[in-house]
Amino acid sequence: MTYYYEEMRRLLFDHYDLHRRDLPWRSDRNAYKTWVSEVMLQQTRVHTVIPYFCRFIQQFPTISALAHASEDNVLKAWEGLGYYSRATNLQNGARYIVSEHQGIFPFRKEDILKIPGVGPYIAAAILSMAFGKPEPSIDGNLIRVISRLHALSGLSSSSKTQKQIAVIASKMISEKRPGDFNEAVMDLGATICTPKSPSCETCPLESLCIAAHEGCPELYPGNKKTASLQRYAFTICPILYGNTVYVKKRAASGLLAGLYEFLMIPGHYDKEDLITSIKPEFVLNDASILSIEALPDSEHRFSHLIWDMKGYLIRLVYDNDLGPKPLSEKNTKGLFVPAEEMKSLPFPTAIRVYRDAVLASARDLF
DNA sequence: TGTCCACGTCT
DNA sequence: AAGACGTGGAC
Repeated sequence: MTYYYEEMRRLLFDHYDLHRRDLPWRSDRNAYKTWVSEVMLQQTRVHTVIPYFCRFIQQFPTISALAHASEDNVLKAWEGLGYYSRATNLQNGARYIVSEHQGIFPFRKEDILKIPGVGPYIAAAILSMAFGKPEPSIDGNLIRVISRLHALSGLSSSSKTQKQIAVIASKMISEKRPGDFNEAVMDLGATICTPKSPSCETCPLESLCIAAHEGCPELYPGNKKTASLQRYAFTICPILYGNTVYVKKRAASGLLAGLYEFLMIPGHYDKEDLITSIKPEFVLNDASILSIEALPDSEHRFSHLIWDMKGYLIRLVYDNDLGPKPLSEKNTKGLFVPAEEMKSLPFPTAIRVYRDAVLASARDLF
């Protein structure tokens, strides 16, 4: 049995040493860069992460730099990457390391696991890659590879299968090259042992793989059911006063936490009844509406719901000369900022089309 | 078009 | 412990 895993590691490393992907976080490695890259790589593909990682490390080169940055700047660097609580957790983690560990990344497993946003997977990745500890990082790739090698038929979400996989992973991990082992499995899962139509003919582990010999590796691991997504209707109302636009920061938790948005009214409205529908939510005070311009309809699909959006660009004039101050939204506070300033604020991809329309429209004023 | 990836972490 | 949490690309 021991020989079986030795043989597996030899085959894996022979292939890895020839075909290893050259990725930005694999050169000049340290715990901080490993941490940042692994957080970005959660639920996100390598191709997407590369430019974000390079910019992020340039902007926040050290734990201390990240800890002392403003939250908006960190979210701005994350804009478009999704799962925004990863960004705030990362910064909270940096602040935690500064206060609890003098800014030095801890090397003990129990200390690493206390860092906000760091769970078993990222802890194992950092321990193995940055500190040379034999901890298997159990991610979707390793689960898929192991499920296929041993033709594990159970659903990968079941606790029994999870325990099986953890036991096998601890036997598979290389004591001598634990970080390379984890990276080799990730490369294998991303390029060869893919979820659909895997390339078994080029796989270094093909000779050991039961699923490949059965001829249907794509059946593993067992699939989970998919729920149908609920749709939510919104009317997106960017409000322009001169070249300033009304924006507000979303709540600190929940969907798109901490990002900026325009006035969003639940439901869909025609141009005609937009005013009356805004009234209950928005106090215009001394302002009058100069014009309402329809913006394109759009749809945005999240992991668990869909936004169905209509949009209107609303231009205001004021009856006095005091400017936009009197305008206030009930219960929440937003602010008017110069339209160009939106470029430095984090916006969700969902409403990017409306932000761009506002920018184009504000530019037309000059 | 719609489905899947996407076990990762937090609540 | 089950559901929340984005996005983009492959097919």
